[in-house]
Amino acid sequence: MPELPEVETIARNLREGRGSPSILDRRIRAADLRWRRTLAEPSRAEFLRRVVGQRIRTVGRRAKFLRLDLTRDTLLIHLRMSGDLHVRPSAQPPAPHDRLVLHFEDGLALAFHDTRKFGRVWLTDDPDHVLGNLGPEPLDPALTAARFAQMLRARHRLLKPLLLDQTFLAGLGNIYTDEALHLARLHPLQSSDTLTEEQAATLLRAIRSVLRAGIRSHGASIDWVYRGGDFQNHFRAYGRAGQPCPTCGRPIRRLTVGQRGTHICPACQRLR
DNA sequence: CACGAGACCTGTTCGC
DNA sequence: TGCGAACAGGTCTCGT
Repeated sequence: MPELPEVETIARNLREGRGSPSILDRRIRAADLRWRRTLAEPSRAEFLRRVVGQRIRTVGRRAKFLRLDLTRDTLLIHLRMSGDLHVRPSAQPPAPHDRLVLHFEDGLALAFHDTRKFGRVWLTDDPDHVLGNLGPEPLDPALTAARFAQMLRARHRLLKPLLLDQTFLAGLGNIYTDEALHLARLHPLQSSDTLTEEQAATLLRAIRSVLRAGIRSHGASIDWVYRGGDFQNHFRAYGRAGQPCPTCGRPIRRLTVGQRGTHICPACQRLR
Protein backbone atom coordinates (compact mmCIF):
# COMPACT_ATOMS: atom_id res chain seq x y z
CA MET A 1 0.00 0.00 0.00
CA PRO A 2 2.40 2.69 1.04
CA GLU A 3 5.07 4.50 -0.92
CA LEU A 4 7.19 7.43 0.21
CA PRO A 5 4.34 9.97 0.59
CA GLU A 6 2.12 7.54 2.51
CA VAL A 7 4.92 6.49 4.86
CA GLU A 8 5.92 10.15 5.35
CA THR A 9 2.30 10.96 6.19
CA ILE A 10 2.09 8.13 8.72
CA ALA A 11 5.39 9.20 10.32
CA ARG A 12 4.21 12.80 10.65
CA ASN A 13 0.86 11.74 12.12
CA LEU A 14 2.52 9.51 14.72
CA ARG A 15 5.02 12.25 15.60
CA GLU A 16 2.77 15.29 15.56
CA GLY A 17 -0.38 13.62 16.82
CA ARG A 18 -2.78 14.33 13.97
CA GLY A 19 -5.91 12.18 14.13
CA SER A 20 -4.62 10.41 17.24
CA PRO A 21 -2.23 11.38 20.04
CA SER A 22 1.51 11.54 19.36
CA ILE A 23 3.48 8.45 20.36
CA LEU A 24 6.60 10.48 21.16
CA ASP A 25 8.08 9.97 24.64
CA ARG A 26 5.80 7.05 25.47
CA ARG A 27 7.33 4.08 27.27
CA ILE A 28 6.58 0.55 26.11
CA ARG A 29 4.97 -1.56 28.83
CA ALA A 30 4.32 -4.75 26.90
CA ALA A 31 4.51 -6.15 23.39
CA ASP A 32 2.05 -8.55 21.79
CA LEU A 33 3.46 -10.30 18.72
CA ARG A 34 0.48 -11.92 17.02
CA TRP A 35 2.13 -13.22 13.83
CA ARG A 36 5.64 -14.65 14.18
CA ARG A 37 7.00 -13.85 10.73
CA THR A 38 6.14 -10.16 11.08
CA LEU A 39 9.26 -9.93 13.24
CA ALA A 40 12.37 -10.04 11.04
CA GLU A 41 14.82 -9.75 13.93
CA PRO A 42 15.75 -10.50 16.66
CA SER A 43 14.08 -13.69 17.95
CA ARG A 44 10.61 -13.43 19.44
CA ALA A 45 11.89 -14.02 22.97
CA GLU A 46 14.68 -11.48 22.68
CA PHE A 47 12.39 -8.89 21.07
CA LEU A 48 9.77 -9.14 23.83
CA ARG A 49 12.41 -8.91 26.53
CA ARG A 50 14.39 -6.10 24.93
CA VAL A 51 11.66 -3.74 23.68
CA VAL A 52 9.85 -3.47 27.01
CA GLY A 53 10.85 -0.41 29.03
CA GLN A 54 12.21 1.54 26.06
CA ARG A 55 10.84 4.99 25.28
CA ILE A 56 10.06 6.36 21.82
CA ARG A 57 12.45 9.25 21.22
CA THR A 58 11.94 10.04 17.53
CA VAL A 59 9.66 8.99 14.67
CA GLY A 60 10.99 9.33 11.14
CA ARG A 61 11.16 7.81 7.70
CA ARG A 62 13.91 6.46 5.45
CA ALA A 63 12.77 5.25 2.03
CA LYS A 64 9.58 3.27 2.77
CA PHE A 65 10.75 2.34 6.27
CA LEU A 66 9.32 3.93 9.39
CA ARG A 67 12.13 4.51 11.83
CA LEU A 68 11.43 4.80 15.56
CA ASP A 69 14.49 5.57 17.64
CA LEU A 70 13.97 4.09 21.09
CA THR A 71 15.95 4.55 24.31
CA ARG A 72 18.60 2.04 23.27
CA ASP A 73 17.55 0.41 19.98
CA THR A 74 15.94 1.39 16.70
CA LEU A 75 12.60 -0.07 15.62
CA LEU A 76 12.24 -0.28 11.84
CA ILE A 77 8.84 -1.01 10.29
CA HIS A 78 8.22 -1.78 6.62
CA LEU A 79 4.52 -1.77 5.67
CA ARG A 80 5.03 -3.59 2.32
CA MET A 81 1.67 -3.98 0.52
CA SER A 82 -1.03 -3.82 3.16
CA GLY A 83 0.49 -2.57 6.41
CA ASP A 84 -0.80 0.33 8.48
CA LEU A 85 -0.33 1.69 12.00
CA HIS A 86 -3.09 2.58 14.43
CA VAL A 87 -2.91 4.38 17.75
CA ARG A 88 -5.71 3.38 20.10
CA PRO A 89 -6.60 2.61 23.70
CA SER A 90 -4.51 -0.19 25.12
CA ALA A 91 -7.61 -1.84 26.54
CA GLN A 92 -9.24 -2.20 23.14
CA PRO A 93 -9.10 -5.83 21.92
CA PRO A 94 -6.84 -6.52 18.92
CA ALA A 95 -8.32 -6.32 15.42
CA PRO A 96 -8.33 -9.47 13.23
CA HIS A 97 -5.28 -8.44 11.22
CA ASP A 98 -3.18 -6.85 13.97
CA ARG A 99 0.29 -8.47 13.76
CA LEU A 100 2.08 -6.59 16.54
CA VAL A 101 0.72 -4.39 19.32
CA LEU A 102 2.98 -2.24 21.49
CA HIS A 103 1.27 -1.23 24.72
CA PHE A 104 2.42 1.98 26.39
CA GLU A 105 2.45 2.79 30.09
CA ASP A 106 -0.19 5.50 29.78
CA GLY A 107 -3.11 3.49 28.38
CA LEU A 108 -2.37 3.92 24.66
CA ALA A 109 -1.20 1.29 22.20
CA LEU A 110 0.40 1.26 18.74
CA ALA A 111 -0.92 -1.54 16.51
CA PHE A 112 0.75 -2.79 13.32
CA HIS A 113 -2.18 -3.91 11.17
CA ASP A 114 -1.24 -5.93 8.06
CA THR A 115 -3.81 -8.01 6.17
CA ARG A 116 -1.40 -9.69 3.77
CA LYS A 117 1.36 -10.38 6.31
CA PHE A 118 4.13 -9.08 4.03
CA GLY A 119 5.17 -6.32 6.45
CA ARG A 120 8.25 -6.69 8.62
CA VAL A 121 9.61 -5.23 11.86
CA TRP A 122 13.25 -5.07 13.00
CA LEU A 123 14.57 -4.18 16.45
CA THR A 124 18.26 -3.46 16.17
CA ASP A 125 21.13 -1.44 17.59
CA ASP A 126 22.56 -1.16 14.06
CA PRO A 127 19.87 0.24 11.70
CA ASP A 128 22.41 0.68 8.88
CA HIS A 129 22.62 -3.07 8.64
CA VAL A 130 18.99 -2.98 7.42
CA LEU A 131 19.00 0.40 5.65
CA GLY A 132 22.55 0.32 4.32
CA ASN A 133 21.87 -0.68 0.71
CA LEU A 134 19.24 1.95 -0.02
CA GLY A 135 19.75 4.52 -2.77
CA PRO A 136 19.45 8.27 -2.20
CA GLU A 137 16.27 10.01 -1.02
CA PRO A 138 14.67 11.63 -4.07
CA LEU A 139 13.81 14.80 -2.14
CA ASP A 140 17.33 15.24 -0.74
CA PRO A 141 18.81 18.43 -2.25
CA ALA A 142 22.18 16.68 -2.31
CA LEU A 143 20.83 14.66 -5.22
CA THR A 144 21.56 17.01 -8.11
CA ALA A 145 20.32 16.69 -11.69
CA ALA A 146 23.87 16.08 -12.84
CA ARG A 147 24.36 13.27 -10.36
CA PHE A 148 20.99 11.72 -11.23
CA ALA A 149 21.88 11.83 -14.95
CA GLN A 150 25.15 10.14 -14.16
CA MET A 151 23.38 7.43 -12.12
CA LEU A 152 21.01 6.71 -15.02
CA ARG A 153 23.87 6.60 -17.51
CA ALA A 154 25.82 4.16 -15.35
CA ARG A 155 23.10 1.51 -15.69
CA HIS A 156 21.55 -0.31 -18.60
CA ARG A 157 18.03 -0.87 -17.28
CA LEU A 158 14.46 -0.17 -18.32
CA LEU A 159 13.35 3.08 -16.67
CA LYS A 160 10.39 1.73 -14.73
CA PRO A 161 12.05 -1.27 -13.06
CA LEU A 162 15.10 0.90 -12.32
CA LEU A 163 13.01 3.58 -10.59
CA LEU A 164 11.33 0.84 -8.53
CA ASP A 165 14.74 -0.50 -7.47
CA GLN A 166 15.24 0.78 -3.91
CA THR A 167 19.01 0.44 -4.13
CA PHE A 168 18.97 2.89 -7.06
CA LEU A 169 16.53 5.47 -5.64
CA ALA A 170 14.65 5.02 -2.37
CA GLY A 171 10.93 5.54 -1.94
CA LEU A 172 9.18 5.26 -5.30
CA GLY A 173 6.58 2.51 -5.80
CA ASN A 174 4.22 1.57 -8.59
CA ILE A 175 1.91 4.58 -8.35
CA TYR A 176 4.43 7.40 -8.12
CA THR A 177 6.70 5.82 -10.76
CA ASP A 178 3.85 5.78 -13.30
CA GLU A 179 2.91 9.33 -12.30
CA ALA A 180 6.48 10.64 -12.61
CA LEU A 181 7.09 8.99 -15.98
CA HIS A 182 3.85 10.41 -17.32
CA LEU A 183 4.66 13.90 -16.07
CA ALA A 184 8.15 13.65 -17.59
CA ARG A 185 6.67 12.27 -20.85
CA LEU A 186 9.04 9.30 -20.77
CA HIS A 187 8.21 5.71 -21.70
CA PRO A 188 8.66 3.08 -18.93
CA LEU A 189 10.49 0.78 -21.38
CA GLN A 190 13.11 3.33 -22.39
CA SER A 191 16.62 2.30 -21.41
CA SER A 192 18.16 4.38 -18.63
CA ASP A 193 21.40 5.01 -20.51
CA THR A 194 19.65 6.66 -23.47
CA LEU A 195 18.27 9.73 -21.65
CA THR A 196 19.73 13.09 -22.50
CA GLU A 197 21.01 15.33 -19.70
CA GLU A 198 17.85 17.41 -20.17
CA GLN A 199 15.53 14.37 -19.96
CA ALA A 200 17.25 13.21 -16.78
CA ALA A 201 16.75 16.64 -15.21
CA THR A 202 13.11 16.62 -16.29
CA LEU A 203 12.60 13.16 -14.79
CA LEU A 204 14.08 14.20 -11.44
CA ARG A 205 11.87 17.29 -11.36
CA ALA A 206 8.83 15.11 -12.19
CA ILE A 207 9.68 12.61 -9.43
CA ARG A 208 9.98 15.41 -6.88
CA SER A 209 6.81 17.07 -8.11
CA VAL A 210 4.62 13.96 -7.76
CA LEU A 211 6.14 13.03 -4.39
CA ARG A 212 5.57 16.54 -2.99
CA ALA A 213 2.02 16.57 -4.36
CA GLY A 214 1.43 13.17 -2.76
CA ILE A 215 2.70 14.40 0.62
CA ARG A 216 0.62 17.56 0.32
CA SER A 217 -2.46 15.34 -0.23
CA HIS A 218 -1.49 13.15 2.77
CA GLY A 219 -0.89 10.23 0.41
CA ALA A 220 -3.28 8.23 -1.71
CA SER A 221 -6.15 6.09 -0.38
CA ILE A 222 -7.20 3.48 -2.89
CA ASP A 223 -7.89 0.65 -0.45
CA TRP A 224 -11.13 -0.31 1.20
CA VAL A 225 -9.44 1.18 4.26
CA TYR A 226 -9.53 4.93 3.92
CA ARG A 227 -6.48 6.50 5.46
CA GLY A 228 -7.23 10.15 4.97
CA GLY A 229 -5.18 10.97 1.89
CA ASP A 230 -6.74 12.13 -1.35
CA PHE A 231 -3.94 11.96 -3.91
CA GLN A 232 -5.95 9.31 -5.77
CA ASN A 233 -8.11 12.19 -6.99
CA HIS A 234 -5.08 13.69 -8.75
CA PHE A 235 -3.77 10.62 -10.59
CA ARG A 236 -2.68 11.42 -14.16
CA ALA A 237 -2.06 7.84 -15.33
CA TYR A 238 -2.12 5.25 -12.53
CA GLY A 239 -5.31 3.18 -12.52
CA ARG A 240 -6.84 5.30 -15.30
CA ALA A 241 -6.82 2.85 -18.24
CA GLY A 242 -9.39 3.95 -20.82
CA GLN A 243 -9.78 7.40 -19.30
CA PRO A 244 -8.44 10.52 -21.02
CA CYS A 245 -4.85 11.64 -20.61
CA PRO A 246 -4.88 14.96 -18.70
CA THR A 247 -2.39 16.38 -21.21
CA CYS A 248 -3.74 15.31 -24.62
CA GLY A 249 -7.09 13.62 -24.00
CA ARG A 250 -6.22 10.31 -25.63
CA PRO A 251 -7.07 7.19 -23.59
CA ILE A 252 -4.55 5.94 -21.03
CA ARG A 253 -3.40 2.40 -21.70
CA ARG A 254 -2.40 -0.36 -19.29
CA LEU A 255 0.57 -2.62 -20.00
CA THR A 256 2.74 -4.91 -17.93
CA VAL A 257 6.37 -4.02 -17.24
CA GLY A 258 8.47 -6.21 -14.99
CA GLN A 259 5.32 -7.98 -13.79
CA ARG A 260 3.80 -4.72 -12.59
CA GLY A 261 0.69 -3.05 -13.94
CA THR A 262 1.87 0.06 -15.79
CA HIS A 263 -0.15 3.01 -17.05
CA ILE A 264 0.92 5.31 -19.87
CA CYS A 265 -0.36 7.73 -22.45
CA PRO A 266 0.80 6.20 -25.75
CA ALA A 267 0.79 9.65 -27.36
CA CYS A 268 2.70 11.60 -24.71
CA GLN A 269 5.09 8.79 -23.76
CA ARG A 270 6.68 7.61 -26.99
CA LEU A 271 9.33 4.91 -27.14
CA ARG A 272 12.10 5.70 -29.63
C1' DC B 1 24.99 -7.37 -14.20
C1' DA B 2 20.16 -7.61 -16.11
C1' DC B 3 15.88 -9.91 -16.19
C1' DG B 4 11.94 -13.14 -15.56
C1' DA B 5 9.47 -16.35 -12.67
C1' DG B 6 7.97 -17.76 -8.35
C1' DA B 7 7.26 -17.08 -3.46
C1' DC B 8 5.27 -14.79 0.45
C1' DC B 9 -0.31 -13.69 1.96
C1' DT B 10 -5.36 -12.21 2.04
C1' DG B 11 -9.12 -10.00 0.05
C1' DT B 12 -11.80 -7.95 -3.79
C1' DT B 13 -13.34 -7.72 -8.38
C1' DC B 14 -14.02 -9.58 -12.91
C1' DG B 15 -15.57 -12.86 -16.43
C1' DC B 16 -18.14 -16.80 -17.62
C1' DT C 1 -25.74 -17.18 -7.62
C1' DG C 2 -21.34 -19.53 -7.93
C1' DC C 3 -16.64 -20.14 -8.83
C1' DG C 4 -12.10 -19.71 -10.54
C1' DA C 5 -8.94 -16.31 -12.36
C1' DA C 6 -6.79 -12.06 -12.14
C1' DC C 7 -5.30 -8.44 -9.59
C1' DA C 8 -3.47 -5.40 -5.58
C1' DG C 9 0.59 0.70 -3.18
C1' DG C 10 6.51 -4.57 -2.13
C1' DT C 11 10.56 -7.18 -1.91
C1' DC C 12 13.34 -11.42 -1.82
C1' DT C 13 15.49 -15.49 -3.96
C1' DC C 14 16.69 -18.37 -7.60
C1' DG C 15 17.58 -19.53 -12.33
C1' DT C 16 19.30 -18.16 -17.08
